[in-house]
Amino acid sequence: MTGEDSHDPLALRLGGLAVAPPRDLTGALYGDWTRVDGPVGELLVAFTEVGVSYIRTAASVGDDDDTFRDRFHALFQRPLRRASDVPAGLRRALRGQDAAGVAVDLRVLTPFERDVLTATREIPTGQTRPYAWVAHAIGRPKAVRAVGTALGNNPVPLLIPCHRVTRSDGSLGQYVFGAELKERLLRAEETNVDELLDFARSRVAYIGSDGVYCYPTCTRARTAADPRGLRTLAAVRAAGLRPCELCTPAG
DNA sequence: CGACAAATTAAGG
DNA sequence: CCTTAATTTGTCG
Repeated sequence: MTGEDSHDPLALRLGGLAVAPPRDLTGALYGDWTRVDGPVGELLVAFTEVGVSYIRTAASVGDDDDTFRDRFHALFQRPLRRASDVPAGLRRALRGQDAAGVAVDLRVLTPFERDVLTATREIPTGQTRPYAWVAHAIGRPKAVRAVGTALGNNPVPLLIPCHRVTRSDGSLGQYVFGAELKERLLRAEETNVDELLDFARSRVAYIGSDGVYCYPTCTRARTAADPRGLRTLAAVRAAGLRPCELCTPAG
């Protein structure tokens, strides 16, 4: 109908990418979708020949299949057909295991958004990082607010764990599906949410269980091994701990 | 191209 | 503790 019009935004974005050709024509025209149980209720999941491309909670689409399809279509410009199977490894990934093994289709995103999500994907299950950490990880330490915007756009929440990105002061921050769900997700994967919230209250810098992590606002720090002891950054160094790159930017 | 919104942050009252 | 300016990116007119 419209032919190969070069003004199609999807076509433009595809233009610069070397993507393996689809196995068949229908695969290129349709996306597949299915329902699957997640850690916090039912999810609707869409995927293409490239990978998982769109995930919403049933609650967020009013438990309505058509709403889900409409949103998908607005983003990907193709209709959805019901799939018989869930993509391999997805159930495990949603439980926080081997999520990296599941392919995702992020082609409709901008390079910046892809960078943000790729970095976010590295955050291990049970841990969190601040928005400022993600910004630093992608080489744009000042793009902190933009990181939040990009995460809010995450088409595949849970699979790419944007719920593990919190504010630098330890408070949990916002979430696509609401702050409440963010907290429930974190608790479900055994993150020490109380410790984070306590940190937010105390306004004292924190070094996480990996031993090297703290927050940019800090002038003092404490460690997981010695959670009550406050130290200056100099004392942290003297104790043989590496101050985080947020406190002391690399270079 | 200009204006505005956004899942932040840090500084100042 | 609360308010505000700074900053970066994406989107829309």
